[in-house]
Amino acid sequence: MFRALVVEDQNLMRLALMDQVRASFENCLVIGAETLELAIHEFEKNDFDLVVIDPGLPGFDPTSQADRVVVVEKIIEASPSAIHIVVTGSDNTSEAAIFRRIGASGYIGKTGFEPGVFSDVLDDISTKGFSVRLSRVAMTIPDYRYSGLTPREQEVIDMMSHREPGMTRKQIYELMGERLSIDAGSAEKYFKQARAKLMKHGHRLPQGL
Amino acid sequence: MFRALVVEDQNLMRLALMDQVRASFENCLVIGAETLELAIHEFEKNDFDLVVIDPGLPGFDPTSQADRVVVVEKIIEASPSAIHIVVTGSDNTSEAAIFRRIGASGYIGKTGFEPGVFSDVLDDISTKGFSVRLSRVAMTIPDYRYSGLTPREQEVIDMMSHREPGMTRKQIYELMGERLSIDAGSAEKYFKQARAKLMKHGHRLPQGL
DNA sequence: AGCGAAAGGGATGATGCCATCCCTTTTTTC
DNA sequence: GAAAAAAGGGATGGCATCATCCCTTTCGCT
Repeated sequence: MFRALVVEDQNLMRLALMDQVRASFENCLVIGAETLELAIHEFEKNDFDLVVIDPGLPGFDPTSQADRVVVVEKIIEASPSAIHIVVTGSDNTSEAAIFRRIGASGYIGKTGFEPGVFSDVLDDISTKGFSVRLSRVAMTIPDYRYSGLTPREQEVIDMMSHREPGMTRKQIYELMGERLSIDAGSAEKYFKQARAKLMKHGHRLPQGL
Repeated sequence: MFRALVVEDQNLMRLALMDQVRASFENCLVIGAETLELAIHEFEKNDFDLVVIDPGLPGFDPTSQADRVVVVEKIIEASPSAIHIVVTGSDNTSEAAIFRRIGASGYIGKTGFEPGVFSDVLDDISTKGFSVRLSRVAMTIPDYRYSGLTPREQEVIDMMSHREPGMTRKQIYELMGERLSIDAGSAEKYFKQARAKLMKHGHRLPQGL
């Protein structure tokens, strides 16, 4: 079984990252640690295949480059056999280079870290050895979460929201079908159902949805 | 239907916050915006009951107190009828006071923002008018996410992980039953099933789990 | 020895979601 | 105007989860 450890102090972000990792592997166990101490303690008990690190941890100065390097160094030293990916809110190319030099395999900015990029980063790492995804702001349409939607309906709404302009809906449905391993017709059905639910409750949807 | 808007630039965090809001209301629509522009645009189209704001947005300096205040001010002005809650990674009491003065109803630090505190904060606001939750580091046991667990099983594992020391398991089961509105025996069953799955895959669990 | 707590497993019906197939009507596009 | 795309709805079986009830065994404590 695949084992991963996520080291991040913000609870919601840690859980979100853990879910991202979990969604990227068939059979896996993901453990989350809030502090460096807790992470080191986990390394003493178990080996891990993958470690995700946010260098801004309690007890360290997140604005100090030296502190950030120390955090990542300590974790890499304590888990030499694992793949290490750094995830940070304040990302830049020079820091990416620094972490690469000390042994990290990936560097991802939190802004622009969309669900699903994790698999892409892992692919990059396995082929090229290193992967960088810097932050970018590229949102043209808001996100939607409606309590009346089923998980599947949420998924297709999300995919349609983030679609590239110039694609016909039919093409999107095909794409959804591929990604979810279902029939394109079913994807179409889910989307129409979902949108109908959203509109029923008096919300004016943006064009494109 | 209850309407909420979450303004936060980090994708995963925004989606996590949106899920927190969605989980706090029976029938609700939650919209997420990455930038101030997108948020303002949403205000022009719809009214909202609740707005969640991270003041560190693209185009502003997250370390500048003035910039942070401007962001929150603009949003409050654009949605005067809504309840406003500020969520930030770099939280402190003085900033909480500043945002309170300009009309925010809540102030939450990201570190220590556990799933479920949202409802508590909303309760505080409706009774006392204002609520502050500053960051704190209090994790003694790691988080667990295993791909083989059902959602229910995950929930009970999480609750057991965060239990107060000195409580008997039976009491925890009662508590789980209350929170999930199920029988305590069922909660016990779910937990034992979940733990069995975790241990089957060779992972040594920490004491207390 | 007795008792409660905990571990461990098996069987059950109800329910909601998944995925598919079917159909009609309206709008868009060439 | 014809054809394709899109909107909209209805019915279906299969299946995983939910929630409950049942049972036995082990351990720790008094």
